[in-house]
Amino acid sequence: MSKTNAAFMSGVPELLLLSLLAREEMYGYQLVRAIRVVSNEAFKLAEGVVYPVLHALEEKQLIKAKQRLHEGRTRIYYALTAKGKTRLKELTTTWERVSGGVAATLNAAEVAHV
Amino acid sequence: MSKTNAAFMSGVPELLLLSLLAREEMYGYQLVRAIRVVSNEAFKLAEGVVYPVLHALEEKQLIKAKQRLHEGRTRIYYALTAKGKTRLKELTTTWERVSGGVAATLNAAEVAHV
DNA sequence: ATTTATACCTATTTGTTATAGGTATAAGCT
DNA sequence: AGCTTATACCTATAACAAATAGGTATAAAT
Repeated sequence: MSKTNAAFMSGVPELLLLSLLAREEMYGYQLVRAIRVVSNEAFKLAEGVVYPVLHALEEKQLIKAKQRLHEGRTRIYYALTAKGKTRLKELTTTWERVSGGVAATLNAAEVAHV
Repeated sequence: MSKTNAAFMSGVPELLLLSLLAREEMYGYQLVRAIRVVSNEAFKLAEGVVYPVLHALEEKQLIKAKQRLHEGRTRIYYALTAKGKTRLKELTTTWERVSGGVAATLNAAEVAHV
């Protein structure tokens, strides 16, 4: 019931970041664009969302940062740790349980309506 | 990252309640059990979750309460309003966008990994 | 010289879920 | 008669994460 109607988003930024970083290491600004593209524009997470989550993930040692220079500009690349992989599996399982449960409930409601 | 690891739940209680009440009017205690059953045990929302959401939905006039007596016991039945139906459609659409976006991202990550 | 794109960042607001209590009646058990 | 379980409702507080709205600085493009 936020103004911008951002329901169903809890845990999603974390899941998206971990799953993208499971592919290859990436930096924050790149992740912001990748999320938009890979999700088919379903998600447009602003930098103000992505960076704090990255910092939290790093603090929990789910990802690890490596600073690199690219054309005179600093980029901070993040890579998944072993701990991060475990967490990604957990989150994926939870996601499947939740989305399965919602689907089951919505279908039940639909069936009852026909 | 709550202790109980309840990710992906934002907006879910509201969606579940509205979609169950779209079937037929129900009372709080009944909804608590129905959510457990219909979701195939995916969700076990406690009464302390369900009742406050019902009150919030009522205040927003998405559902309407009718008190009834059943074997000497008071039950408060809730029914979806027209406004509630609209909200349910909105929420369902949002849910589909989010779950579709997550699926797309998870698949992309998986494909890249093979 | 100015704007746009890149690349990073934080503080604050918001509000919802979950927990942990609590009350009261009816029914079932010993 | 006394105790426990099931039914049926409730609230206060904690906890936390997402979104907004800012902000800085360099490189490239106009």
